[in-house]
Amino acid sequence: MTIKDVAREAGVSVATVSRVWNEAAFVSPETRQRVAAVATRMGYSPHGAARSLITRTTHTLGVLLPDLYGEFFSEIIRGIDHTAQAAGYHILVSSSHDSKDEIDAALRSMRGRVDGMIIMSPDLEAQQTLHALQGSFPVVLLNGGAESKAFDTITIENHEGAREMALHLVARGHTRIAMICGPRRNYDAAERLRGYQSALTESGIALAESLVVQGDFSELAGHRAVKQLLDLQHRPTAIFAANDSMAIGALSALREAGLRVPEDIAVAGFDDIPMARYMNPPLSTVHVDISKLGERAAALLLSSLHQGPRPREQLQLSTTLVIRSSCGGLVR
Amino acid sequence: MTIKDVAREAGVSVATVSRVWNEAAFVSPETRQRVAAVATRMGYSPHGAARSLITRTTHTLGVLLPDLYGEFFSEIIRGIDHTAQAAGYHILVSSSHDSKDEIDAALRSMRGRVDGMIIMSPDLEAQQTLHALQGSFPVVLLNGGAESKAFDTITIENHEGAREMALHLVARGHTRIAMICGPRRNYDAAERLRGYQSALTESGIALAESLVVQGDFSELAGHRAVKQLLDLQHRPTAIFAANDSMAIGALSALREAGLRVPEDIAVAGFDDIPMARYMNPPLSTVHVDISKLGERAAALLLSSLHQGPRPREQLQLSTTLVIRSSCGGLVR
DNA sequence: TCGATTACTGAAAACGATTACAGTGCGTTC
DNA sequence: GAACGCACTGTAATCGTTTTCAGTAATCGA
Repeated sequence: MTIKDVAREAGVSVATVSRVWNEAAFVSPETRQRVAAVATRMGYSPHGAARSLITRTTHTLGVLLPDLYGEFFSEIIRGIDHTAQAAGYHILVSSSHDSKDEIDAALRSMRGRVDGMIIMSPDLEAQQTLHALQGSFPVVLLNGGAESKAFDTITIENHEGAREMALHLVARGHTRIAMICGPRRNYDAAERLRGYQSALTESGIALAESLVVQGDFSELAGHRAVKQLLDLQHRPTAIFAANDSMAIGALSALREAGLRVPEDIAVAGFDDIPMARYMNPPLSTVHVDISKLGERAAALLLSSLHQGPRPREQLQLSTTLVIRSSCGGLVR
Repeated sequence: MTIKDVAREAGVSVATVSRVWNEAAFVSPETRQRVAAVATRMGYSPHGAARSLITRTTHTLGVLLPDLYGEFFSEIIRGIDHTAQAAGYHILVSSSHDSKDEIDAALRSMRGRVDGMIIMSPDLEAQQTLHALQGSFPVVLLNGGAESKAFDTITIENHEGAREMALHLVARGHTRIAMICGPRRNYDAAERLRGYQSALTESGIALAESLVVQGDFSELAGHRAVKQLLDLQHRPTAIFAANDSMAIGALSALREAGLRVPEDIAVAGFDDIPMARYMNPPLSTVHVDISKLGERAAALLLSSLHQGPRPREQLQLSTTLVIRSSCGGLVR
């Protein structure tokens, strides 16, 4: 079922069928109608590959994601897909790429299948790989630590958000504040840790290494981290997790240990995933509009696809403190 | 940067480059090595569209999803992507399609871009649309209510799982068991409701209409439903939500109302999303291996892609009861 | 030594669309 | 009435691959 079949059946040339299909000018109303009818009757739809070979456009956005969990992942995709769909684009997703090599391979295999790419690669090492494809075709970097002005980038105000939350905990009187941080070599994680450290330092609180526990953004990691923290001689009075999933894991571990939140120990997270407000107690966290992050990325990519070359943009998505009860509520 | 450039640079014909790239037979070691070196140096990678035009295969699976939320969505995609990637396939995702027309449009625009499709369309109305594309190309239906043996299908044991959970609640002595059900016209939701009804009926408990509240699978819906249930003259002593998100919303509403779970009222969910175990109290639920659902779907599609025509398969993914403390624990 | 076989390589024909260019009638204008 | 422009339609080139087929050396067996 190709354009030729339709042309033969309708008694016209393939050029005319193509013109009818693409609603190009200069086709007589009668011809147009007849061809359209035949095409519909035969259930014709053009072959995507053939089309993109000649038009040099695929109407598809490539999306490269790391090994993300839970609602962060789904919200990001939702945002991207929503914006892409509205513009008549598809999204080609490839997830769970963490290492440099995997990203490399995925990038290569997407050539000729997408018009541009949204790449989220918080892994600091992978930055070099990206550097190599500079300018070769449209790319938007999502939360890539890259200072590189060579790309359009969107990042979260990680440092500022984490700093504010830590300052809030300090304002509530906490001085022994633990941090469950994210994976090593992860840009977001590093920035959030830095924000926490800034806040403590500027509040005149000494940084204690024992209070910083390594995590990997999963609930389980939060759960484990708490066990480790509770073994300390001087237990912390507040725990700040680098994302909500770990904060939720932390809450459950504290409950198991018979501690009350926030009376015995305060807890805060980061991201404000939809589920955070439904926790017991409702989780205080740093709000990030995750789906907007995806929307913005898609919009940015689409705009550079349509407008051609233009100065690179570096967007920062702001965060807001969401104080619920897991950290004891507002400062009086 | 096309195959021609590489050919010229290496001093061979395009045919030879193609043969080297695809590791076809009959290329002398020296030529092979020289061409490979040139290709790598030039950073060549074949143009996907051109390739799929001639090979008539895209190495891409289409994935059509409804407006799914949270972890269910991400786990399904994870499962599909994982399996697809392992087989060298990409996935073209399009989500948030609920109405018949949207599905129609999405299907059309994906033709010629994918080798086959995984379609999740729990909306009962959309079934007709699907019926139309019977046999036209490989499709796997995910949780589509379709009895149609015309497709490969994978479904969850919704009825059985819901029935078991309801029976468990009965066994714990509950007789006023409320159900927060899913969207009307949603296949999974309907089956889970049916399972709940079966359990009550076979236990000799009369069905009360006031105890069945409409939801839409979101936390907010669960939250609202509980408010409605608490306004009843005879409050239920147990609440069974058709998915975990609503159960979590229910938990938070109950807490706000000052009720203890499970002492005052028992709560159960369905799906066992990763977060369920970390709730306070940990959520009793019906376990579904969501990512396996995705994996199986992808595997099924890949197999019909490779093996050619074969009898349709109808898989059912079994569920298991996961009793945590939100419903009061195990039956003594 | 000669034909046959083998191992490799290249020329060219697909694949299915879009589109520049070249007609072909037909009505208008001077 | 010839020249021209206009509206429409068809021919053919093109995109970047794969793959068939044919061609060319080198090797082998007789």
